[in-house]
This record gives sequence, C-alpha cells and structure tokens, in this order.
Amino acid sequence: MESNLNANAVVAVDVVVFTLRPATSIEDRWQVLLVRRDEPAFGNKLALPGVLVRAEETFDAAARRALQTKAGLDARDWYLEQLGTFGNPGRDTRGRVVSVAHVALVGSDDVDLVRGSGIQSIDWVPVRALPAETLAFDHADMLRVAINRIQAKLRYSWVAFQLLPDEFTLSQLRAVYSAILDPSLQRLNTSNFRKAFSTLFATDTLVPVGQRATAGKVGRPGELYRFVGPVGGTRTRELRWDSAARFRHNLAALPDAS
Amino acid sequence: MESNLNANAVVAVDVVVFTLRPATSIEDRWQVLLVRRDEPAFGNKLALPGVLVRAEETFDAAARRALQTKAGLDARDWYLEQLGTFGNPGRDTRGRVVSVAHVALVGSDDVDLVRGSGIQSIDWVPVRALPAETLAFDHADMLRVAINRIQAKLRYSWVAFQLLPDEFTLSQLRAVYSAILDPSLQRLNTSNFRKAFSTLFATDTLVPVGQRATAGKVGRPGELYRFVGPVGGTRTRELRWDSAARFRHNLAALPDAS
DNA sequence: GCAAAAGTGTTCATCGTACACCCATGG
DNA sequence: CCATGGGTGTACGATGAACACTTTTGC
Repeated sequence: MESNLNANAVVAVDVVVFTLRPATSIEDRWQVLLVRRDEPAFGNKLALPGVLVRAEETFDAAARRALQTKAGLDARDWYLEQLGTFGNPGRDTRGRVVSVAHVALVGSDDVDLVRGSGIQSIDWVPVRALPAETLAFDHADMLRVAINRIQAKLRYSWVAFQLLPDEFTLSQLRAVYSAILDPSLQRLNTSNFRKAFSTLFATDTLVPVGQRATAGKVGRPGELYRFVGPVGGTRTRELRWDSAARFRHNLAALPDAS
Repeated sequence: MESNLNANAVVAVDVVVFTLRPATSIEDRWQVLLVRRDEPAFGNKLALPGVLVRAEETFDAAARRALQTKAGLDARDWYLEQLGTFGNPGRDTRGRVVSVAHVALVGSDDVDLVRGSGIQSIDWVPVRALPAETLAFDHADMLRVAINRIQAKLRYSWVAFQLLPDEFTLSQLRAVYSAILDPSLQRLNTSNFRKAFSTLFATDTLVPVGQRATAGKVGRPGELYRFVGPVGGTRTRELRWDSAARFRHNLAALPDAS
C-alpha cells in the first residue's frame, strides 16, 4: 500500500533573510528581505519570500528555491536554519496552510535582487524601520521570532561571521554586533572587543591575513582577518554585552550637559 | 473563493515528554515517554506519542490531545514548546507526512499512564538507557534535538522548575540539574549551588514556604520552596557548570587510591 | 601637526570556586 | 553520639570593564 493517509494541509516555507548593508545610521544597516505581493490573497502587502513545498523536496531546498525564484538570489551556500512552524487555523484565508519559517544570513556581497514571479517589488528594508502590522499573514510574528533568534544567537555563537565577506576587519565585525545588538557597542573600547574573541585568536580560528584593508576616509586601516571555524560553533561563555553595561557606557560617553 | 490551494501533505504532531522519576542511579531518573506501536507502519517499534492535526486545531492543542488519547495524561497545564518540524520526503512510508515535534515537561506527580488506542504498550524510559536506533520514523532525531534543547535551556532559563512539584527542596532542584546535565553536580557544594539562584532569592521569586520537608532516610530535612516566577524567564548569566569544572571536582572528591 | 581609527598593556571591581564551619535528623 | 545531609559565611583566583598609551592613516 502506498498511502492510507489523506493530505490534510498545504505546507509552505517562508524565509527571513538578514544582511548588513550601508546605511546612514548604524542601526539601519541591519536589513531584511521583503517582497510586495501581487496576488489575490493579501495582495499589495509586504511579505516574506516563500514557496509551497514540492512533493519530493526538503524544507531546506524549498527555502533556497524561494530565494532563487522570488529574488534571483543564489542561496546555495548561505547559512540557513529552521526557525519554527506557523500553522494556526485561519492564518491564511485560502485554507489550512502550514508554513515552516526559516532564517538565512548572507554577507553584503551577493545581494543583488531580481524580481521574481507573483511579485510587485522586492526590497531590503531596515529591520528597525518596520511597522510590523503592515506584513501579510502572520509574517510579523515570524519576523519577531527571527529577530529574537538572531540576537540571541549572536551572543552565544559565531553566526556573526555569516554576515561578513571572507576577509574582514575587526571594525566590520564590530559593526555586525552594533547593528544587531546595540549601536552603542560602536563606541566600545577596541581592547575589550578583541578580548571577546581571544579564544578564537588562540585556537587559530580567527587568523590575520597579513594585510591591511584599503584605507577608509580617515584613521589607520584595520588588519584583515579570516574566520576558519565551524559554522555551528558556539562560544564557551556567553557575551556579557548587556543593556546595563551599555547604559553605563553611554552615560560616560555623553558630552557634559552643563 | 474559499480555497484555491490543494493540500499537499499530512501534518502531524509528536511530543517528547520529559519527567524525573525515582530510579536507582541519578542519571536514570531523567525519563521520556515512549509508546510501542500497534499499527502496520513501523508496527512493534518504540515511538513518540503523536496524532494527526485536525482541521481547526492548533499544534499546541493537538500535542496535548496526543498525550490525552495515547497516554491518558491531562497535559492542559504542562510546559509545552515547539521543538522543530521534521518533513524529509521518505521519513514516513505512507506518503508525505510532516511532523511538528514538541517538548513537554512535567513534575513527577501526574504521570500515571493509561494505554490509549493503536498502542501495544506505553512506558517511561530512562533517556540515557536508550538505543536510539530502535525508534520508529525519525523519532530518534527528534529525541536527540529535544535532549539538546532541554540541556541548553536548563543552563540559561528556569525550566528546571517545570520538572518539580509546587513545593520542593533545594535537593530536589539539584537533582533536576544532576539528572539532566551531570550526575557529579550531586556532590557539588550546597553553598555554591544556592548562589546560582541568589537573584531568585533576592527578587522573591524563589520563596521559602516556611516549612521543612518530611524527613528522609537520614540527615536534616530541607526547607521547602516555591517558585513564583514567569515560566519563560531566563537567567541573567548562564550557568557555568561546564565539564571542566565538574571534572576537577570529581578528582578532588575521589577517595585516595593509594 | 592633528584628528580619527587601530592596536597593546595594565588596573580594579566583580564573580565563581573552594573551603571551613554550624545545624538538624535517624539510628 | 555519630553519620549524613542541609545551611551559612569567608578567602582566593579568574574574568571582564575601564583606562592609559602607542601606532598608522588622511588632511
């Protein structure tokens, strides 16, 4: 017997793609990929890119295909993990649709968009400049969970490197943490920032390329580094860059008001 | 139009229920609920309890219903969270079945089992005494993920209290950490164990009932406590009970071999 | 030379581990 | 009274935040 079970739902995948892109303020550099739908259901609304899962397709493959067909992005090598599954009855007006949400991370290379089918427009949108209620379906919930997941993961794992090119400076690395966790980290001491990665230096997981970055607008160009560790690796101790510490630092860094 | 989408999969839920029960060795006290199937597909194999999701049912409701119908357990108030969704093509021989796995925690009260339908037998099985390859479907994968999730969560959140009755002693609390993380914690100093919960004492989240436990076999009975904090609360600093520290303690605690 | 950013070393408070000691119970 | 487990306080080493200082670039 091939099948004594009747299909009872539609299974789809949606993908929350995060990247860091140039922006005027550091907190606006953290951006997410959104499409504007051009279909009857939730037409003209912003949504996460997604597709229905094919018969013989894994969720992972479906998620990467969604990015290919909707945005013209080659996500074959990107960091991708399952976020959670959203299946409340009534989340889609067309029937029982269950969506397996994913999070993807990509460095600021490889992010040239090509508009796909069933879509009016496609854009990178700063995560913090997002009125959550404008998203279609329950995609605002997905985005919220994704934001929390990545912020948490930044503290106890090495995913930050997934948002950088192969070779990068410590300033760029710091920019990742600043943009996603807290802008005031940007003004944190270099010495203490380095120490947060001392184990990586000691184990030759974060190795200097032996070359300087091409000089920026001002100041000494930073050393280039390369991360050769496992993608899924975790920190031995969690980062302590909590709000309390940052608040204190802010006060100290503020110009005297008197 | 009501539906222009055709169902393409079967959606089910499976539940990994953890509890702590009396056992000879402390590490065998951590147990998981397993059923022995009595159906054509994967008959006679151990599996996690699960059901198909109904048309107008949330995953959460389906998971709790699975425990009710398969094991006669009233899981309405239990801690329950989504673990992840398993949907590789071919994981079920009967067609494309997508299973949303959950983790549930329950104190050692309320764990009297009643065998449900489609099931040969039902039992609590020590987590560490489990030959993973004997489980049906990809339930071994689910269990592995669940084990990791709970071990991690024990370190950065307060879920441990979900495995205890309303009133408990610090010894019982320690037993949770010992059974799930490492047996050698059992021999850790009481003073340091208490300090791991000092913030809870300070914020009146872990309050003494003002009563002693009924005396055990030997030794001074412990003070009874009650946890009144939020279920989803997290620690401000992660527990540092890592293998290195525990290893050192073991060496020190061993009787001299000479 | 000066401002700005990168990089190095040191000081000091805080936290966690170890340890010493007292209390309450059963046998 | 003694073995066993519960409970309290303290000392010391490790960790991380704050700070002082040097190096390298553009203007």
